[in-house]
Amino acid sequence: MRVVFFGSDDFAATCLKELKTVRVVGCVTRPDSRQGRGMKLALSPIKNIALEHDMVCLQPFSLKEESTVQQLKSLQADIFVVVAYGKILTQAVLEIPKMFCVNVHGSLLPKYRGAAPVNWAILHGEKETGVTIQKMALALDAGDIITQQSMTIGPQETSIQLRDRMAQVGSKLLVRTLNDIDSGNYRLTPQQESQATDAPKLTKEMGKIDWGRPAGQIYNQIRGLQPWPGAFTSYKGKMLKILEASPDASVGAGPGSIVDISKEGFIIACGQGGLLVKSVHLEAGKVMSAHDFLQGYRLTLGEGLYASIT
RNA sequence: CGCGGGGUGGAGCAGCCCGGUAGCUCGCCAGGCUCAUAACCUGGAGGUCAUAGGUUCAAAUCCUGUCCCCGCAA
Repeated sequence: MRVVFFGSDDFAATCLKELKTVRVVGCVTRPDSRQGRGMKLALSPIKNIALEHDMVCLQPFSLKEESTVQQLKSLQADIFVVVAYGKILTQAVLEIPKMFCVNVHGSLLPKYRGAAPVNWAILHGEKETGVTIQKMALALDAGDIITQQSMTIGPQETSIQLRDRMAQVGSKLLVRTLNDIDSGNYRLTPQQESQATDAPKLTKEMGKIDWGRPAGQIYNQIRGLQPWPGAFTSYKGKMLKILEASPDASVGAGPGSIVDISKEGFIIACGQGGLLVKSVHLEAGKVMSAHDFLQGYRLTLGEGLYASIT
């Protein structure tokens, strides 16, 4: 079975590496772009793997162009595997492989369709999620389900950790599923449209902490928005990201103000309960424990932190 | 050459603009007190102020090059 792999990030890279026993005849990933500090040229992890293995690697700017479609056709794939590629496949592309296109998605579809399923699951305080392998349809993440595996979300787990675990689980599921498809041993289950929910792309704005919300929700925001955009507030005009915290049933003072300081960190009042901040990252500074932060930036009880960064 | 912040005893910061004996909080060591509150009090060890040059009577502080770290933006 000839497979062409579409993907662009680490999650995809984990999957591609796992496909050792599968015949991958080419990769498709996002174009190299200038990004990061100093606008350096960044290759996607998939391209790096392709280079190592001397594999065909296409990096089309658009899948709509006829030349791209022709190139993809020339690979004569039986199946396209798409994992966190970053572009939506057109109907013309979906029809290229002899069989069909499969996609590894980080949620139990039809829940959390879209770009950021892992983050949204944590933001909503879900205790369970999973990985779905679907036969791709034109509508985003609305294809028939081939296999699915559920996973529990740890109460303190962050989106980075969950995503990492999911890559492990998902990549293995992918290999098994591809083998099953190859031997014709699979079934397609249509999604229940009525159960569908969306997990759209994250925005910077979502990271801004509104201290008026309940501590539990802010806690989910901190766990679910990693590594980007992170949950942040403002301290002396600078952005202060809160990396680690835990909800605390402390009495509510004015939301956003410091109600307690201890060796563990400092507690900020929320709309309901408080949040014990354990680890922070001040703009331009390094990640540090709340304790270290308190040494250099002496917070005082009653002082307020507000998300006034725009 | 995308924009910007930063590298000061083990940790986090101040000092730099207006050059002239390196300061604060924590930690550590010794001792005291004995504690609701980041416990408190006394004493102590510990720093090539990232690095290479330059200016100067004198540089953490001014100038130039280099290395490293971080945020934004994408």
